[in-house]
Amino acid sequence: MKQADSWPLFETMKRKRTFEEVSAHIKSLVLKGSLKPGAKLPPEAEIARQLGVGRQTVREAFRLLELSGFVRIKRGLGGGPIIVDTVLDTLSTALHDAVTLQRVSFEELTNARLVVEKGVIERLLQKLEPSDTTRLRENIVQARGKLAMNLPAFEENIQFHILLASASRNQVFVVTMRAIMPIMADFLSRRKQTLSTSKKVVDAHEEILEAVIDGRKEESIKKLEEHLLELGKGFGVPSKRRMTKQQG
Amino acid sequence: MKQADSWPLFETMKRKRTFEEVSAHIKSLVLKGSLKPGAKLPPEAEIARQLGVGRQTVREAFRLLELSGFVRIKRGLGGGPIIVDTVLDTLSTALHDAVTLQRVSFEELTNARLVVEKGVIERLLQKLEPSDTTRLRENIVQARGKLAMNLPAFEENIQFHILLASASRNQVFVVTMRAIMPIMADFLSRRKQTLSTSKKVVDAHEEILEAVIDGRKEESIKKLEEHLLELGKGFGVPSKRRMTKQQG
DNA sequence: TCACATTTGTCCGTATGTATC
DNA sequence: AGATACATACGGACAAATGTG
Repeated sequence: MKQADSWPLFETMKRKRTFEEVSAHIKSLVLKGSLKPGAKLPPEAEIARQLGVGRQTVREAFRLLELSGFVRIKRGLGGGPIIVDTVLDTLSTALHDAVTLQRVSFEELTNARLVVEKGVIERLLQKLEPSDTTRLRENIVQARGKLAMNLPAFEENIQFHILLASASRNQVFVVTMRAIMPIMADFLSRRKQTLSTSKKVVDAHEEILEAVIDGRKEESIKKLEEHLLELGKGFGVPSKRRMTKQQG
Repeated sequence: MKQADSWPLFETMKRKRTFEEVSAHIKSLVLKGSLKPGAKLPPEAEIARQLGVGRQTVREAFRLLELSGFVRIKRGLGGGPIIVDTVLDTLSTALHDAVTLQRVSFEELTNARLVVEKGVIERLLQKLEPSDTTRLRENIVQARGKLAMNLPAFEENIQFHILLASASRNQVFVVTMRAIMPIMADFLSRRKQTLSTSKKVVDAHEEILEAVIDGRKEESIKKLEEHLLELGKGFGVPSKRRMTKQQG
């Protein structure tokens, strides 16, 4: 595959690098369904032998497959490459990178969140399943538990919004929120977090959740807007301007 | 970095692989803005020397950076790693993979688009700038030009929605749409495209645009919904169910 | 607890392909 | 066309991690 096979007919074709071909080959097997999550691949050395390439080439191919979310590498005895499906995580980090690179402002982030989460809530009003209700209420309980121990419920409060998106059963929303929330958290972590602000957030979450469960549409959306605008205070997010009018 | 530095204090911490650390290091420089697109990095060997790691390690790090859209490798004399920004392509292929693996359906994609584009339009009603109006109208003109030559206006019709998002001045929307639209295009290209369908799309775009320019909110959103549902026909997107009710 | 086998992680040396001057 | 500088790919070696007896 290195010095051999100079194929005169297609000399003009951009010759893909060997590791890319190896990666594409395995990726196609996964996309085709021949390799399903849980499947165990032979060790690097064996794959290299079978494909007639060097071990380094196989390793670089696996770097691509790992980052794409198709493969996980386990070290040690009984280890090796395992087919997984973490493409949605890949998608989240890619979006995270894209948003970070564009240097979006907190205001843009808040506006985007508002649009997405309003969309999420509108769907939840029609089809919020009991299991989701349970998960969301558990989140509130855990948050209150932390507060009772005088600890801020930072992670729980982030997780609440991701759980909300998950309940919509739309992976695009889930991925978007999973990409956006860490950036929001990064912004928010720069100002002092008191227990009382953390408590206010949990209270707001609970109000939103109960309004959604009861199907009170206007109230749930109003609470959501108030909540996000409250968070935006001090970050240049206008709190007075009506950001989105519900009725024209 | 290999046999040295056994750091007894934090022995339990999951030690990241060296190539991951190298990748994360360079990535952070890009995200921080220290390295901007166009910047040329030293050759592999030099980087390896400077960081005190092997060349293969640097190579594997660059595989990650390449796939993430931060770096491009140029071969030959005067080549080497160059900082680029193709993160959005990465994002699109990741989304494409997710769709192919059926982790995201066309219906989810359409619903997400609807939510985002409705949010975009609501903002445009308040602050659509003349330059954006010009750009969008030019898009329509170009599309009609192609149709007049009996050519489908495929690219223009995709571009319309991205221009719409750009006009919102919210990078999160732009990034999202630029990730979604290539996938939509891929779906739609699988069914036969006639000139008349292409013309219908341009007509719909023009109607939406003029409604937005005139500030006719209900009409612009209604037209958008109709347009997207029309596109979704034959892909499992329900066209009768009210996907989002505007008033409760 | 202690070897031991397996597999990835990392390094080095070398040769070849490739683009530029 | 030849020289140069770089990535690409190979092979071999050892370290580190991980599971097993």
